[in-house]
Parts: sequence; structure tokens; C-alpha cells
Amino acid sequence: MKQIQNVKNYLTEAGIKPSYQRIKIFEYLIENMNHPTVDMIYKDLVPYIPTLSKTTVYNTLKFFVDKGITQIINIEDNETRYDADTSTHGHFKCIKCGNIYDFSFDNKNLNIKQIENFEIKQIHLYIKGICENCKNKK
Amino acid sequence: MKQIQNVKNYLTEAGIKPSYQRIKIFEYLIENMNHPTVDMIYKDLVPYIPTLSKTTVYNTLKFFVDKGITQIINIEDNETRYDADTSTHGHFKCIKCGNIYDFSFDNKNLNIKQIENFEIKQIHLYIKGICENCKNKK
DNA sequence: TTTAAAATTGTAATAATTTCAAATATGAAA
DNA sequence: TTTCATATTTGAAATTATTACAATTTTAAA
Repeated sequence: MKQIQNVKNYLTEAGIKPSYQRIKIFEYLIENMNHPTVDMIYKDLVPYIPTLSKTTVYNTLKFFVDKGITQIINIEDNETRYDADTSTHGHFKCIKCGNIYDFSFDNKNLNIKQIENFEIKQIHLYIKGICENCKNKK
Repeated sequence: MKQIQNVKNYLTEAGIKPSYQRIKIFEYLIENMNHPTVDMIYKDLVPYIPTLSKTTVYNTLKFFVDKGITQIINIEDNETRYDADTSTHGHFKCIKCGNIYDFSFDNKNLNIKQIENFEIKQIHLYIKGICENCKNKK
């Protein structure tokens, strides 16, 4: 993912008025590349923004997604996660430690059948398994 | 997906006692390849099984997943869907009509970096866009 | 049959998300 | 500046999805 120098400018260029909350939430997303849930974002930011409302986190993330600077990650059915890296890349979730790892992949030679004339907007690739760390722990 | 001749036998072979509800729910999954949600399954089956409880649908699907004869599909964050085809295949969701289409793909030449020594258990590929039908409707 | 275990059910509890109206902040125009 | 309209944030309540759990029913073996 390309480096973002200035969050305020980045938001403005995306057509988002850079309010304090929006800046903090987006900074959180790019600093913690752990694909956080709404709850994680809220819990981690409230100490610094005591007035923060969880509704604001929901609103803001939805807005970011609409504006195309954040993507939703649905690896698990009980947790919606968010990623400020909107480029096409894969996510690996370790079923032992729960960590989520980014990875890149070629989507050119997937050799997809059946949907040849469909218009593709987004590609999501999720892999579940055991990460190297947890494999070695045994 | 391979044809299942006899649901009762299929469940038994998977180590699942073939109760009436389980048979009906699994039959529903393989007859309606529309990747239903719990609610769809419940609403459609209740007329035929008036005593059916939504908890049973949840329990049963979780059991199917544990036993490996059903997989969870998380394309959208607000709807957990289920698929009796547990082979690795992709899902395309049309953002216009909401239909979900199955497709096959090669996972051999994804050329995945970063997670080379990880143990892969499941691969999920989700694509969103506009299906041929909806493209032509314009 | 009797009985123990398994499966189903309905209710209540929990968790995630949305709705909505009130409060606050912002920024342009006077 | 002050005023005003608009955008944003907030908190409470409502909604929805899911889980927990105890009671009931079913099943199948003894």
C-alpha cells in the first residue's frame, strides 16, 4: 500500500471533510494495520477522544467505504473488519492465534469460468489456516 | 459439485444422525443453490415443518459446518450464507440484483507471496460487480 | 417397555448495527 | 465578529442476528 504522508490532505482529496474524529479514525486505520473491528477502534480511541461515540465510528467507516478509501473485510461471520488499503490483496487469518496477514496475489491467471461477461468491481481473497508462528509453536 | 443421490446416506456417512430436520435443511441447501441465510431457510421450511425452531436451523448449520459438509460464505457483512458445496470455488455477488453466482477458478497459479510457509485450510474468493443480466438491462 | 442419550424447541440474553432526534461544530455571508 | 445554514457528532432507543440454556421431545439400545 502506498504511503500516506498527510491524512488531512488525503481525506480532502477523497472528498471528505477532515474533521478531528475522521482524521483520528483514519490515522488509526493506517497505523494499526491489524484490520480492526469497530469495537477495537472505539476502545482504542476513546481514551484520547473521550466524547467519541460508537455511532461516529460506524458512520465514519461507512463514509470512508462509500468514498472508496477503506474496504470491508468479511473473513469471519461475526466480525466486520476494516482496511485502509483498498488495493486488491489477500487476507490470511490464522485459526490458532487469530492474526490476520496481508498478502499479494496475481488475479490475472485465475482463469475464471462462468462469469466471463460480468463486470468485476472488487475481488476479495480470504485464506484460513495456520500461520508459520503457530505451526512452529507445536 | 458432485451429485448427492441420497441425503440420508450422505449425512450418515458424514457422521451425522439423519433426523427429519437435518434432512430437510440439507435438502434445502442442495435444492436451492442460492446460498441461503438462516432466515431464508427458516422461512421457507416452517410451512412444511411447523414446529421448526430457528435455533434448530442455527444448531444444524453449525453442526454441518463442523462436520465439513457445509461452508459459510461471508460476502456481505450483514448476512451469513451457507453452501452445501464445500469444494473450493468462487462466489460472485451482483451489486444490482443481489444474486450470487458460483464460479470455478485455478488456485494453483495465484503466485501468493508473504504466506509461503503457512498451512492453508480454506480458500475463499469473492467477487462483487454487475452480472451479465443486469448489465444488459440498462 | 424402560431408560439414557441425543436432538429439538422456545425463551431469554447477548452482541452488532441502525435509526433518529438533539446537540455541537463549522464555515460562509453579512 | 456575529449570524445563520449546514454538516457532523452524539447518545439513546430500536432493530437484527446470534447464542445460551433449560425444558421438552425423540430416538434407539437394553
